[in-house]
Amino acid sequence: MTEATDLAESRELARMVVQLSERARAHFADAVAHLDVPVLLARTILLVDGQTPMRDIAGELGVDPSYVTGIADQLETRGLATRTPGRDRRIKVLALTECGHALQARVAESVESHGAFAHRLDCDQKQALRELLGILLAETDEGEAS
Amino acid sequence: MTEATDLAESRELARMVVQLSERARAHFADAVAHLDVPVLLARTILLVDGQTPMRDIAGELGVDPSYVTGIADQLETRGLATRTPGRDRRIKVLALTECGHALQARVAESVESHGAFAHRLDCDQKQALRELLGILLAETDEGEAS
DNA sequence: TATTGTTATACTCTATAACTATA
DNA sequence: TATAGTTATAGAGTATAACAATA
Repeated sequence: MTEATDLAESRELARMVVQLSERARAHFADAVAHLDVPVLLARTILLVDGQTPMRDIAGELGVDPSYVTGIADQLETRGLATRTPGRDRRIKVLALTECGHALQARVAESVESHGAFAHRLDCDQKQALRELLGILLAETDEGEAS
Repeated sequence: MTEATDLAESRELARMVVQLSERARAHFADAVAHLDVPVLLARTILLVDGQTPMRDIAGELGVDPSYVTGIADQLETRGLATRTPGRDRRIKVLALTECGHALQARVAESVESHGAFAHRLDCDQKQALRELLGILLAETDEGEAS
């Protein structure tokens, strides 16, 4: 019977995580809504550091590399970033323009002032949460081989 | 300076939650892949209890009510569930057929045997995690008013 | 008039595959 | 030949709006 209970507990936890994840997305979207940039652009602009290949940005965003082409196009069209080839000329890195830096700061600021995600957890709680999530992420890493 | 750190910590936690949520979805999809039903049907079939209005099922699935029409169609086409009107005849309730019950059991079993989501957390850890997630979910509930 | 479910349609997001240019 | 990015296209998933039946 503990097995059934364990399963139910696991399901409830999974549901909570999924729910929380959706709220985190919504929270971010709300925070940047007034900035007049699509959410994915706002997410991306936080990752642009002038040295990360587009392929790696795709990885960090969790999307296909081909998709980043469109994002980079939009960033360039809006005058927020430029593509420059790296030493390996196949590679292109995104670098923020002046406007881009300004927007990056405003995005960060908006997310912050909109109330940080884990705002009401104290230090110990955040630490505990990070550890627990870490265990679960590590667990699924291993589990994926099966 | 602690503010910047707090923000970074919140962001990291948010990232972990989102990542974990994606893995939970993938985990579920893997678990039911061999059953030859679309993931959304598998998710739905776990919710069908013979008394929940379709509108409420939409809420639990987190999709638009109109979308549930298609899901219900598929469940009926596959002989897994039937629509029956409630006492309020505007309302329709999904009820599992015999096949549907069998599949519901197999879905639950598959998810379980595929390794429960929080498998490697002990009781105390699960309890702690539930509490922390509960705080965050409650927090964003309030926060959404702003 | 308000609500449930339905229908038809349109849209958003994202991956796939074939291509180019470098290496 | 293998890899980074690009292009064009296709598909999944989902919402929207107008509608019918019922309350």
